[in-house]
Amino acid sequence: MSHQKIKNMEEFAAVSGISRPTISKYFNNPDSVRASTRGRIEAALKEFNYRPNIYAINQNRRQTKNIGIVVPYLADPFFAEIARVLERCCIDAGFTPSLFSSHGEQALEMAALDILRSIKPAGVLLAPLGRLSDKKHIEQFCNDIPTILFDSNIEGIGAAFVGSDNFSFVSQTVEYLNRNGDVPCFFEMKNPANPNANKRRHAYLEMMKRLNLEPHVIQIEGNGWQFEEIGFQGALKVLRNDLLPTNAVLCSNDRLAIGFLSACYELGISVGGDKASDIRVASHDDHPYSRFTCPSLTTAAHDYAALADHALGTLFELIESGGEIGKRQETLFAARLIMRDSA
Amino acid sequence: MSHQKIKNMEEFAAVSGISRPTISKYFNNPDSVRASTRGRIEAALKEFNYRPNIYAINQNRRQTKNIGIVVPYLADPFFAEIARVLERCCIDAGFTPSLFSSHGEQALEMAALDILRSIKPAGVLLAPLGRLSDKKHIEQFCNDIPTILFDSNIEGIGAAFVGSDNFSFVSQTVEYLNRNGDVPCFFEMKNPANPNANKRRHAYLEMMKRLNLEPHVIQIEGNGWQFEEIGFQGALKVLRNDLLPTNAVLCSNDRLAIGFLSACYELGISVGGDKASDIRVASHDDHPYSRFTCPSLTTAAHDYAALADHALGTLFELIESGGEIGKRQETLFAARLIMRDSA
DNA sequence: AGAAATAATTTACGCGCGTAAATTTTCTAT
DNA sequence: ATAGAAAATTTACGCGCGTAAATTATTTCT
Repeated sequence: MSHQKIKNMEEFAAVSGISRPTISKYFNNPDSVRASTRGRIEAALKEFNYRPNIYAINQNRRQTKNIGIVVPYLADPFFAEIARVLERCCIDAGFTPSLFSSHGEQALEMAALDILRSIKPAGVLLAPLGRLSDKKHIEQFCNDIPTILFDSNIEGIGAAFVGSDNFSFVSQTVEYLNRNGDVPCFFEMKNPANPNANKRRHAYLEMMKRLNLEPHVIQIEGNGWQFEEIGFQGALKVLRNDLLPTNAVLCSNDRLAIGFLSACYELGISVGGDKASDIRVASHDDHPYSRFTCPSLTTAAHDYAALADHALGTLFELIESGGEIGKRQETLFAARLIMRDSA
Repeated sequence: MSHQKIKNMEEFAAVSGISRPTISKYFNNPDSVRASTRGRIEAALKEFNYRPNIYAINQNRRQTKNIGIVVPYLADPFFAEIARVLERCCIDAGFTPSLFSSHGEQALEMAALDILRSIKPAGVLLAPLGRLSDKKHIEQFCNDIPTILFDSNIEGIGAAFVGSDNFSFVSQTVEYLNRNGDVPCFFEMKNPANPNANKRRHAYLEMMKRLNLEPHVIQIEGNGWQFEEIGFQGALKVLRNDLLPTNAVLCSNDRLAIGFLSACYELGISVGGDKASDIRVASHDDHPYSRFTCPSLTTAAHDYAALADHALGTLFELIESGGEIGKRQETLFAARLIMRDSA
């Protein structure tokens, strides 16, 4: 293979014996040319290993085949996992995903959007930082580029939102904890970055009301995305000062719970669903490590695949319809309770 | 701002009252034009918010300002963290990083390199999969595009290698474990994907020889990148069958150790550096979660910043020298021992 | 076989910018 | 003020491809 170096489509057309416009047509959509010519092109392709210049393509096409994916914090395995699934779906659909992480910083989120603008993506999947996001900036972006928000909603911004049904998450864990022992109290950050946190608190309060139980919300200090550390320090304080109102703790998310469990271990407090244990702990997200905490963590799991599927499906619709999709839809996915040893 | 929409550099030149070639010169390097004209351009830039078309730029420039970053598994927080640091360094240096994860699969690593080829990056930082990599494919890539390998070395491929000094890692943990208690045995995967694993085993054997101690290597089954699960299952088997030759375990990496500790917890085996505990466990990498294991994990830490700095520094040299940098250098960074509760 | 439908070719232009050469303007130093 | 250097302008071409219109070749159907 590769006798000589093919510089451009012109040369490739020459060596393959087919006209350039037809070659161009082939690369846009292989099925748009007759099977026999497709065969000849592909034979030549094997022999000469030519690839069209992506910059020339994108300069001239109305639409690129790029899809932007932005997550707030890639070092969080939850987002790493969802990014992984999204990337694969994009590739399978013939698009080229570009992955960005805001790394928990507003400036970087804006920078990611600016870079995305410059590559003129066909569409964007954006999981905003949340409280730290510059909403005006994001809105501006969404006005110009077909964008779907996921994980973290911003009212009215983006063509659609795909996320999790926080009430489904919390109701299941609350119900489970309540059924098997003491009334759960809710453990969370005082100033959560992510709006899901607020929704989960509300869901907890609502559930406790429905069950006719007294709610207890424990709010700990801390900023940023080092949730394990924040949960750890917060738990130390709470446990040392005996501030736990009940023997069942429902953490807002698994990363806080990881810190919480670590603090329990350090203080010699036994955690578990059995009668012998001091307290029970449960949480939400089914973080990839929640299976390996000590004890393993009872939690509510996301359906990564369903979320990714629906988000990308909606985005493709949006792209194909030219950016108009009608009313902004919000789709929420239910949780699946994962019972492990911590509660 | 933004009176009208500026379509291209021509129009922007018109509204700013400066010729197009000068505008072009400015965007290539703002310092290459006189201060007074720079001021006028930037004033117009504020008013009209024009950005040159990146595809047209990259089609015509000899070099793009893109830098590719490829890691083997982004859901591993170690790689997520190093990617974060590398991305920031790229941006600070005026380059645009493109992040790819091979997700543990050869096909995806090759796909990432193919996409990178198409965006004609000025340089690439590649952490290969290791054993699973298609070395020929990577070598071919490195021949065409200035590439620096990091984390995982492939002999003779790439313009340079930047990684960790595995002997520094292992010697410190072995020495520490040996000093404070029983002789350490080495816990690892039988068929590790990453070449560092082999280097660590050799370092362990070498250290034991130097200390005149009998080495014990425990090799567990398992494939892929689910190291925690592999470590967990392997540890269960080893512990249940009482196959542990000594009371000190040195895990090849933190993710295996996380699984190991989880298994110990499940089996009621106490882990810790104190006399009362059953066994001691240490490991390598200072994984972001190693601080929150139960007990917290004694480990050897990477110097992320130094590694990233040096890797990018070398890449920039390589780029500036036009792809020639002389002899292939391998730079290894030493570890820092982090003493915690597990040993 | 011949007419209609389909596909490929020829020709030509445009996309937005880099860049080179020749020329004119502006700055710097004496 | 004036020569020389430095910077900006004018002009022009090329990058590699998308794409449209008109033409020619090939396939499909009766």
